[in-house]
Amino acid sequence: MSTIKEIAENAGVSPTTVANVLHGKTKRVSQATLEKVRAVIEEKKYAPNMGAIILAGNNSRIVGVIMFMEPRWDETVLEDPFSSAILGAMEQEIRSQGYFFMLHTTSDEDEVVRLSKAWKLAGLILVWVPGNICRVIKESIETPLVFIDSYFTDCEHVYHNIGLQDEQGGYEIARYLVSMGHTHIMFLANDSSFGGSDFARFKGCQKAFEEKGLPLGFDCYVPMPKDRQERYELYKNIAHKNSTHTVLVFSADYYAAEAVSYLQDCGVDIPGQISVTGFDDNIFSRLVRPHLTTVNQDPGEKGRLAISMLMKLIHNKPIATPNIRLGVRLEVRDSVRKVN
Amino acid sequence: MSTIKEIAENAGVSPTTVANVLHGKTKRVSQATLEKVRAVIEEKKYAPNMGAIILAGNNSRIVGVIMFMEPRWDETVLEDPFSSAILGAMEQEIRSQGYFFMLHTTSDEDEVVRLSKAWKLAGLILVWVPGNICRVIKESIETPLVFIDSYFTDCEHVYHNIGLQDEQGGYEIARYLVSMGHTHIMFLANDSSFGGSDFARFKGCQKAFEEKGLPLGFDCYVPMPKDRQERYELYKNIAHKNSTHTVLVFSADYYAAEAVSYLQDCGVDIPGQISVTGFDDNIFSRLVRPHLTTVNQDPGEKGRLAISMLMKLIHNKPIATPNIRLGVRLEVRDSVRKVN
DNA sequence: CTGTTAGCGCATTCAA
DNA sequence: TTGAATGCGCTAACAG
Repeated sequence: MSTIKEIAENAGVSPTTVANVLHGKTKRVSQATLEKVRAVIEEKKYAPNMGAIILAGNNSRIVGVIMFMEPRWDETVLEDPFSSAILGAMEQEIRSQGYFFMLHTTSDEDEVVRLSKAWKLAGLILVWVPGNICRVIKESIETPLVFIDSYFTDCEHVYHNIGLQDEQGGYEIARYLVSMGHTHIMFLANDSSFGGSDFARFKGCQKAFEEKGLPLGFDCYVPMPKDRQERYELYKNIAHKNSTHTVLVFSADYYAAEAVSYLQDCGVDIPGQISVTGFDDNIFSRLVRPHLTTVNQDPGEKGRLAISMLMKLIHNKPIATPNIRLGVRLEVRDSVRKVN
Repeated sequence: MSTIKEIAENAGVSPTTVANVLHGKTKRVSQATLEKVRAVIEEKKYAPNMGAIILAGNNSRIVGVIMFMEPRWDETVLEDPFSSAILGAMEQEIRSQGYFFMLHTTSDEDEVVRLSKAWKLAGLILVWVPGNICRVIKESIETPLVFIDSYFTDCEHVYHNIGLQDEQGGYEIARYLVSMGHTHIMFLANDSSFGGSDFARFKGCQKAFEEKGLPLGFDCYVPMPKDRQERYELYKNIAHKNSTHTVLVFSADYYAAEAVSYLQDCGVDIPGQISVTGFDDNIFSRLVRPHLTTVNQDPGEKGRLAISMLMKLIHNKPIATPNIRLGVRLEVRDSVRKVN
């Protein structure tokens, strides 16, 4: 609607002067004109045309947030408070720094590249990127890039990433389980995550078991179906089957809570018949009873750190640690029984 | 990077021809050049500069999604799966129609207007807008506008809105409670919502009570604190105080589940000592035990309908019902006890 | 301190 | 069927 030119005419000055006021270069403007121009800007409710800004300056002040997920996800992915907390925190940070938040989900690296070019993105946050794709993206674009919870197949230190001590988390859970007498576990996690967070957590479990001379093979790693009904089937089979495992180790409180609730509805006693652990320490772990033994992490902090690092990248400020792994904390509650 | 001009040079044609190919106006281009141009576009990984498109055409293909919330919200607002489901559904719809998704939270109507102007938004989805602000926004901008879960103080039919039969939901819950012998309830909901969804639900309760000759005053309407610890205090006071109400009616499963879990930790028997009801019928209602008696709604459907309506508005297609109120369904489970 | 100007990449209109 | 020209609103460099 109202343009710099119009504001200039209304204020009786040149467009450049208006631009100077807009950009806070007040040294170059006399006090009188400054006030007059500001008044007109306010009165006309001037809002810059971002299209023109992009075209002229090659920068959009848009931060793209791209969440990698399979094409056939049901809505549970975003229903997990983990996603919500990260998104909420990032939206707040991005906005408070005067940037804009563009959200996108995909599983296609080309789409990332196109998005970045088309919008001249100021920065890009990439969540849950499969290891083999990270390199492609990084090499295809020059946009500042911060990954969240991504694992890399090549040299880690070229990437900026906010992650978690996933392996340590798995290790602590498993060490605790062993100390409670458990020797056979079933690890339930996302399928496509070999190489991702869930796999690191599994490796942590392996480490703890190996330290005690116990074996833990990949056959214990059970991928979770995306469909809820299918998960219910799985839970039922797992609990009813006369198998050797005494505990279900979930890679998310969401699924752990779902399983606990469903199994209880089926008459299964938890932890009497079978123990359960979660991961995240979010509201779900405190909602079910018994309360879940789980691993604490702070997803909001992840989001804030990611934006903070991205802003440093955008403004060419030095970054002490390019690959941060936030700490974890075992939270012992009531969902694990002592055996033997 | 690569521009139409560059593509044209590489293909040995004029920029106009490239533009025609890009816009699918294939009638105006010979088969041979069409293929050649397409090949170059593919090879150079051409992506249009959206800044230029905005500047030239005054439209950005961005759909803005603005969630109204108090400045001092803690992260629970987005942690509620209700928000996540709506957002997830909208992101999917917007993307699949070739549009872009810009997310923003605010409580300031001026920000909405500025955002719309600055980005030449193709459309705007506004969630939870206070009644008095709707009119201001509608009159300040020409952008196609669809509200979600908003209530209007003036004539409803000028707005496009996807809502819920909130009053009916409250009515059904209350009628059920009365049938179970309850005569004194406490209604716990968001504070600032007088005039909003939660208030409509309360009015539904009032209606059901009045039909039975029972009074239900505003003193039963208890606003929920934003801070979790404060909510805990509230729950404790409510349950321990020797008061007359026999049931806590929550306007969200999230809070109902939180209360059930917390009160149980305090040794309160539910529904033995006090009954509880929720609203939403989401995962929380099935996670706690007893399972919550609640009112079912489908937030994903809300999101999809909102985008669908917005697209009709954008493309000037006729809209049968500008103000849709999705249906509700009472879901009786185990959190309400029969009294007397 | 203030004004002028070129050019960013695209859509669109008109001309060939 | 294709080419050339204009202008969208802003930035940045330069001129006064």
